[in-house]
Amino acid sequence: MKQIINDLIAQALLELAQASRIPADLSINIQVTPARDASQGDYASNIALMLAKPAAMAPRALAELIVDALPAVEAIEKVEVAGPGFINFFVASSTSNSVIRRILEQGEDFGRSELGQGSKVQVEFVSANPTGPLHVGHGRGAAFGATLANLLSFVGFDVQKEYYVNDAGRQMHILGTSVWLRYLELCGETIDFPSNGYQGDYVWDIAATLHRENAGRFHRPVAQVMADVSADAPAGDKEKHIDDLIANAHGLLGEDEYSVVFDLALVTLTEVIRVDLQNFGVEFDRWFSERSLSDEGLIEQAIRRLQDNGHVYEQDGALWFRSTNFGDEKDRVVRRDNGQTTYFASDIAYHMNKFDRGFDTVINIWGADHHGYIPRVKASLSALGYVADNLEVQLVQFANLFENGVKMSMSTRSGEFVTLRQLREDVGQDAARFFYVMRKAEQHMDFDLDLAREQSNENPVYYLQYAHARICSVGRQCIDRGIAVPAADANLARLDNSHEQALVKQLGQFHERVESAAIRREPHLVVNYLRDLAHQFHSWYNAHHFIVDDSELRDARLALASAIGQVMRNGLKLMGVSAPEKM
RNA sequence: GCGCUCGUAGCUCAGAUGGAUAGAGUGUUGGCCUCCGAAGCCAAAGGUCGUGGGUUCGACUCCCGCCGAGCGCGCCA
Repeated sequence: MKQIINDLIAQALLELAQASRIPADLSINIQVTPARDASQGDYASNIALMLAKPAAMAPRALAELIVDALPAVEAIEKVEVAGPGFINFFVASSTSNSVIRRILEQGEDFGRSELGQGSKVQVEFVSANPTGPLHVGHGRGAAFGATLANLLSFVGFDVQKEYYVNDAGRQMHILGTSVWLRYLELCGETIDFPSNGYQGDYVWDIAATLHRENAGRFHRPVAQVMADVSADAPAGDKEKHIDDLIANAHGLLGEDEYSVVFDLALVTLTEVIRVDLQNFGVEFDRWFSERSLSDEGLIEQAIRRLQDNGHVYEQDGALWFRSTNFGDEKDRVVRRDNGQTTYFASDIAYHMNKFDRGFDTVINIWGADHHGYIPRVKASLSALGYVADNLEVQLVQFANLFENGVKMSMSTRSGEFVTLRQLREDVGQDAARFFYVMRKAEQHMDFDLDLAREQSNENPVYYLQYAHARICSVGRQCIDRGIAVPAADANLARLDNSHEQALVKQLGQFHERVESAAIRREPHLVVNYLRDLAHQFHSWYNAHHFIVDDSELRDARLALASAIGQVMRNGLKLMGVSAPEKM
């Protein structure tokens, strides 16, 4: 419809230019937007306002001129000039009503489009270190990423969802050593647990498994474990302390035995995370191991490519990537003076690998604390010869968690955090998923746990679900009264009150809204849309009865109600929220 | 100090490429079920869109300064 109006205006302008009523050399960018108010019709264009100055004419006069030159079309009932010079288009109701038929015919496919044309997109998200269960801070990225992936897929992109498992870093060694120390305690040793170790209960659980299945196989005397270990905080350096412990773990156990402990921790927690996400309605197509990068020589390959391209130099015994040549604020080390490659080197290899896998667009969803990391990753892609703009980083702000009015800590290290699982059990799957995508990702967000728990009935998600349940209830009423389920052949011309016209208009904008949400990477646009739709429905419901004696009117209203229910289902599904038939 | 993301109603937040009278939810106040589900509807009240400039026919939106918040500035991951 928008395109039709666009073309009409273009034709009118062309005609006016040929008739020399307006200058012929105007640069024209026609904008047609859905009108905000019914009195302003269905669509509006500001073209006259934009062209007034270059055409040296009064906006309203120009608007009148354009309106007079507009070709008549059946779909457009009326055109008006309003306000400072807007042109408002009133779509013929028979044309807008037809969306109801399309919805009923297409069902769950209504809203799909071919916008993406099968373009390959990878969405990488969550990717939390497997050093503990997911907490509520991870939930936002999980919900956002999953919804964005759904949206992209819905509008025709070929989407792959990936989780990058950081299974190679120091954090994982701290975890492995934490498990081992707890295991030693289970063996009867008395240990001053390192302040920088992982203190959560799940570490005990893994240690218990280790002890149950292996008895004293990894037992070493505490005197050896603590040998040559520097002091812990507060007297000493907690980082140095834990690193010494890790070194002793390697030395005392030997690499093979150490890796048994390490791998148990890794596998257990990765599985915990996978199950948590699955229960949260988030599934990944691939779990990509950081370790596999070095195992397959990709890190060396990436560094070599940077070297070959002349973007690497040596200094102070380390190997540096000259990222400043590509807009980064300083150069970055890729190989330390001790010969080990850095986490950044892994990331270079990882992103190289992503594009080598043929993705047209790669979307990383990162916590806002990683924003400083973006320039160097993009720099590395440019240096390797890729188009850095094909990597998009969507930052997701933290959700501050409040309980009893107090901001809560969310430290995985200290073990003090609310897990995603607890949140889901507290407020329910739907409310949790909905809450996370309600707000724009870049918006800082406060999450009041008390409110979510105690007043969950007032969560906006129920507002949408209730609209759906009500529609289903009407359907049940029809069955009870022996009224046939409304067919798409109802006389939709009977939908003539203002509520109905507003609803039809809203339904007609679903496609556009979904596409816009996908392209802009803003799932909350769909949330807003559904909330508006639900409001319009509830309003209508209160003002008019559907099951009336006039069967023609009744069928028309039932058709509209079914269509609303269908769109509500489709929209909620994108967000991973259920559309219950009863509540 | 530099950089990123922000600042909209008492509170939590929307305001799609700059448009017409800045909107929801929640909270407050007052109405609406002999009739399809009151987890709903209708109405009232509530705003200097952080602040000061600039661009524009037009700015919550774009540009600059300032104030304030969160985060980031390792041969950590």
